[in-house]
Amino acid sequence: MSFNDYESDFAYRDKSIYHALFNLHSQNIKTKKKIFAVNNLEKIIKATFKVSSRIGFHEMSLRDLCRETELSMGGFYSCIASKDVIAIMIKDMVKLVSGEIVNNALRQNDKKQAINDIIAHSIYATDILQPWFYFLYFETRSLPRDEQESSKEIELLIVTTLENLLMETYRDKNKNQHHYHFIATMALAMIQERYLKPWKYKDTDMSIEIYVAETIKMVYLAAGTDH
Amino acid sequence: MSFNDYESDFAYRDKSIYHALFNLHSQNIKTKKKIFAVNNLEKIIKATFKVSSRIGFHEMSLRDLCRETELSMGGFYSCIASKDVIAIMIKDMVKLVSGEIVNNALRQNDKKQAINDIIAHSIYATDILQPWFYFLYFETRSLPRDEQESSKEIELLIVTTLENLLMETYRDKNKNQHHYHFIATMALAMIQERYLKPWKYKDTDMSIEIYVAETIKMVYLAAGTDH
DNA sequence: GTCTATATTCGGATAGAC
DNA sequence: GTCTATCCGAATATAGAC
Repeated sequence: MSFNDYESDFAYRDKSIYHALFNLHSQNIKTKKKIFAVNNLEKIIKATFKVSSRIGFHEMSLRDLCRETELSMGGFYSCIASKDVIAIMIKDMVKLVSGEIVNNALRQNDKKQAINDIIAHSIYATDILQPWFYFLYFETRSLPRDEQESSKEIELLIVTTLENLLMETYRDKNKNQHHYHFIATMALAMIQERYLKPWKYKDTDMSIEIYVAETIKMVYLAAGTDH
Repeated sequence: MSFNDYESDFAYRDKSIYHALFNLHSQNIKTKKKIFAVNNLEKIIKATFKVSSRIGFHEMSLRDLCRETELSMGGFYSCIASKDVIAIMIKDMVKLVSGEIVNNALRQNDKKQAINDIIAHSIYATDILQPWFYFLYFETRSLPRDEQESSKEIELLIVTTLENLLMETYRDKNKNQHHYHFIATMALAMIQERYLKPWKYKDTDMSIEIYVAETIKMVYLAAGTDH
């Protein structure tokens, strides 16, 4: 599936992700008027990405945020309960999307296709939602302590799913016990590499499809080789 | 070279790294009495790693730091000019060590050995100095703006050096233009994986030597294969 | 060189008018 | 629902005694 096809079917693009966010987090949003909330949520989240990617979430003051969103402090607090909630909302959104990628991939019977889908769709989705995934990676420590575990589980889910699929597909007594775990780790590292260092890929001619193809090729090369 | 051999020859272990740090940064250290400065530097840096790995550098107040070091605010400032200086010192130390790894590897004639050395010694050194490298990765944004570029150059140096060595060793017209860059990127991702997610490897039976061997194997597997 | 006490700024959050 | 003005605690940094 090409990136363009994936993107046009993707459920969390543009405005729609803020509707999903409102539905997911209505208990943390003071106003129940969806039209106001969604509009302000979009401003707040986008400004958070802009400012915190430069200086970090904690360093970003609410005054910075209000300058960027052109909201007043009152306008901000009438929408969102506290600064912490911004980070929690982003974490929950990323978790939702990641979970759907894994579930959709596992729904089919062909295990190799499931491996391909997890890798390709993860790279596609993290490209479309790059600021969301980037934020969560670097700001996990900004979350309240009881939310931090929830953040680590996201990446653990992808690694263990991949590892299991590889083992089921290639199970081979000649491979040592770490072999498939190492490959799954490498695959995740390559998925993260792209959304964590976007400046490397912005003006490059290495298209996202080539990046996906190289990653998948590397995985099968490693998995299919004697140890 | 085994990890134990590397570690016992390593120039920046234990107390000696704080002596090196004092020499590197004496202009930012108020007192000229080396014995006091080195002792306090060690306390301050270690406490910085402890607190900021949990909550982040900016969130760590100097009161937190002084509680942890058992220094007073006055004691802290009599040693170090400002909070920012802590982060800059760590960055410069990491840059020094990284530069030496690359230079030592390039000093020999055998290019394959140079590739092996860069990968193995990077993984060894980042294990010994894990908190230093971890801190720099996550706190680059906490550095003053003019120091941030300097931080990105560190990882760029390793990728481009590896990429060049791979191209010189394997140059092959059948490989596409991104091939060696992709492999070098993967190698760096695996180096970083280990020091960025230490909890994954603390209680595992995947020894550091196996990790190094798997990474090197993956690199040659990818480099030696037709595209 | 190290301490305590303090100056000063800035942060998150709220009250109350409109 | 949005704004302005304000509270209050916490941050960095310094002054001055010992």
